Amino acid sequence: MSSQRKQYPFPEFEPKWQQQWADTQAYRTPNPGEAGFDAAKPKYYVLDMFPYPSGEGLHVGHPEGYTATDILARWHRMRGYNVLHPMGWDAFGLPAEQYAVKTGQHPAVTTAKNVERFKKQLDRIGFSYDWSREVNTTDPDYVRWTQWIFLQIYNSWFNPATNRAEPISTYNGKDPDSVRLAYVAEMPVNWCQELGTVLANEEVVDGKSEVGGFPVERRPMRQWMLRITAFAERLLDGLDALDWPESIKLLQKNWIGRSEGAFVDFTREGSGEKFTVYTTRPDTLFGATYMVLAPEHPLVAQITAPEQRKAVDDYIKAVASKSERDRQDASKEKTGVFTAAYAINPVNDARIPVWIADYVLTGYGTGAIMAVPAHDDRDHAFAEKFSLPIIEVVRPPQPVEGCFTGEGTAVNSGILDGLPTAEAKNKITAWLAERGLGRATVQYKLRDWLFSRQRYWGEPFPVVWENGRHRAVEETELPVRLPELADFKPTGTAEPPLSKAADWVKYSPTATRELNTMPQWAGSCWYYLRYCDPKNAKRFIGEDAARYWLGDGKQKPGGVDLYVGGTEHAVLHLLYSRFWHMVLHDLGHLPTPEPFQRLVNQGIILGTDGQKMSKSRGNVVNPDEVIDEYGADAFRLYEMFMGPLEQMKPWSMKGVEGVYRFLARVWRLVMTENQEGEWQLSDAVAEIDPSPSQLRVLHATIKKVTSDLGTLSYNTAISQMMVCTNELTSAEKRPVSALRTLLVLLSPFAPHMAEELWSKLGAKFADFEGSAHGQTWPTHNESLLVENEVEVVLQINGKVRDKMVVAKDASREQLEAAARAHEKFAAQIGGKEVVKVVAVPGKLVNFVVKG
RNA sequence: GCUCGGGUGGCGGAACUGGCAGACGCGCCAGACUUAGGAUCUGGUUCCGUAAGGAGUAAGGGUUCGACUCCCUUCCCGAGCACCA
Repeated sequence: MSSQRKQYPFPEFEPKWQQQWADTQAYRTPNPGEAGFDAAKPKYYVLDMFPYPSGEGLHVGHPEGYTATDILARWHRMRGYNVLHPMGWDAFGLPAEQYAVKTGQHPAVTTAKNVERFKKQLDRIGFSYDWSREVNTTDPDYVRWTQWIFLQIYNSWFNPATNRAEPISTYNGKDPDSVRLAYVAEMPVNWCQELGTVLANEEVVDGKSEVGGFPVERRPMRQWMLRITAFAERLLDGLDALDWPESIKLLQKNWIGRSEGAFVDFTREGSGEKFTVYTTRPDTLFGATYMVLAPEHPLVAQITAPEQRKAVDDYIKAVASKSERDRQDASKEKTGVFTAAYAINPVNDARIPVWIADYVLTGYGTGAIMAVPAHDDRDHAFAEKFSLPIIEVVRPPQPVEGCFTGEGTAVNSGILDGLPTAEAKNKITAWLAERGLGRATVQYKLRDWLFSRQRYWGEPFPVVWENGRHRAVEETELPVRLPELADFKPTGTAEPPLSKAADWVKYSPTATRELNTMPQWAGSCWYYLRYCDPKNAKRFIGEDAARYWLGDGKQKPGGVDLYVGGTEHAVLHLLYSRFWHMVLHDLGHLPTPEPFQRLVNQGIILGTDGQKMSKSRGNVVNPDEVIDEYGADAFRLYEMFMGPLEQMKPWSMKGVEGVYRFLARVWRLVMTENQEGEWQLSDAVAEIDPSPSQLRVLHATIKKVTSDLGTLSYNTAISQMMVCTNELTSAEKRPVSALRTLLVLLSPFAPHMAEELWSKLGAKFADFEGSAHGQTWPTHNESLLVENEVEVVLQINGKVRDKMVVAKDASREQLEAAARAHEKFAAQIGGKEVVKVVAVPGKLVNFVVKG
């Protein structure tokens, strides 16, 4: 099949143009201050989510977003923008390290090999990246600045008074280490013995490691944390001004998980210890019939009565051995143990039992709750199981079955009786505050970011330990390079692999290096900044470059103008990036408050079987094979023609053939085969004026393609170009001016063919100077679109009965008269009584008749 | 369970602000050219019906002169979150 003759000679001209673009650095974009920079032009920063260069190479899902952004980049260049369109590599990560463990090859070696392969594959597709800006997160020059940014975070704190990150020097407290945005804490983590590392929650699936499927257990370990929770409110508020899909904003909102409620202090009967609980329903306080502490709550050991000690200890042990997933399964039956302690409810002095149960989580609120079984599903289930009392304190507006958790009217609640829920909340919160028994508060589900990994292939922390305390290394020591290691294998203990590099570990006679490395997110948190100024040796991004490419942040949040990538990064990557960006902005290093103004998610491309592509299913489509067969332009065009960018859709080789045929028709508009089977300029191309209908289609195409590019509706833009091509194909003589315009429109989509035909036409006709992609984007002439006569629909009771042609500006009255004069249509109305006539000029006439 | 998306021909998908449902492409059918066609070109192609005509955008109801589009109910598919008090 591949030996079959191609319908147009893309195997020759596609590599030719790619070579020429590379040789002439056609897509190099100068920075402010550099030769060739035109300050008068507006900027457009269009960004792809950079790939992890895996050993598998590209599959057809990668280039979907890349093609979309490439078309936009090319389009904006033609519209007079300075376009920043870069690419790079997110090259740290577990797979490279595991491969290294298996083969003994250094991950840097395999990474370099994979990068080369990815780059070659991308170049075959004809993307207009400015490769002079390529970044690689594992490059020491890049790692230097990742570490530098970490130090900015380490050396700052969140000042609640200003609601901003500030240098740690502005903190007046005793222990700066307790407020740093990067801090060390003992945390329960996902430990995978087999992989010898902690894993992020999202790397754990069904209690097993996503990579390899090894068991994962919870164990407390000393870890580096980043204080992202301090920014919860700003991360939430900032979303409003971003042009992101509402669904993604919602995901982030849910992840941040803001809730309003109150802290309420209960006291232990007798000894008087304070149990502070968090509740979103302080109005139900009178219905609290017991309390529950998380098993890990610090007061548990202290309050447990001797007769219950064994049961409590056994329960705590059992909970600790459970995986996080087992514990958090909401559908399982409730478990818990009575501590034999009692607490006093501050509003009515009721004496209620204190239990421990694993349905109360230690990391949220205060790790303790008041249980209101009448109005909370979980408390209800627990109370039923352990036969605890249930007291109704909220009357539903309408009678309901089972546990009522909605809003209603307070009952059995003393001073609150008769109040609707919202008022009851306010009243009781104020009542508690007056007496020093509670206060209103806001809580977030968001947790601080676990930032350390026990891996080799990541950025070392620029931190050393001395006398049990951590401190930053000098900036002049950056980058802190990874030591050469012959053996990357896990140590089999919690000790990171870097511990094996004895010389490296020993920083000074009294100090040792931090042995953990940063997670893969670190490099991807700020790569979009480095692209702006990739060679800057003095700063992570130069001020002029930042101000130009990101904007001043005054009109809009600014940053990257368009960011395209998959939904898998909807929460973590995008949230982490926003967090780092905010800190750097607060500290005065960046002009804009947000990194990404507009975000678009491309949908997943499924295999030809409609299933998700995977090696095990054997349905992975490799772009190289498609390009061998149909060429890069057809590949690009099909990726965009499949359907809406954001939608999930299956791959179809027949579909590729369809756009391939379209491109072949475009080719034959200009070229024809001679007797010897060689392609030559067609005689049908002539310097004649386009016909009115050709002109109309051409300008309709300019209009549609332009507006569709604005909304990323590539599929309909392409279909309009097909319409235009079909119109020109059917003509005996093809006006060269129309072909010229079509090629300009086509050039962002199918750049090789546009360029090739442009140069072929240029050999004979004037007005083909330079290159197709160097042309100014055309504008349509609206007056050419309007026709003098339009077809309007004739309806009876909203049903189409006939059609007629009238002058385009016919009035309502004229339309009605014309309809009545329309013989066939008038006959259908017959003698029926016309109740009403609706006439919409240019569209239709509708007769509403009786009977 | 909760929260978002989404259900349109044989298939991928079009349809502006409520105004001719099915653009464009695939597939299929017929024809032309041809030694040949899995190349190309031309025409057709939602369904039922020979036709006139009728039905039709997951199902049912509503608003409207008019609904794929707006409202209500139900079903199905996809994604995310999942004991967050």
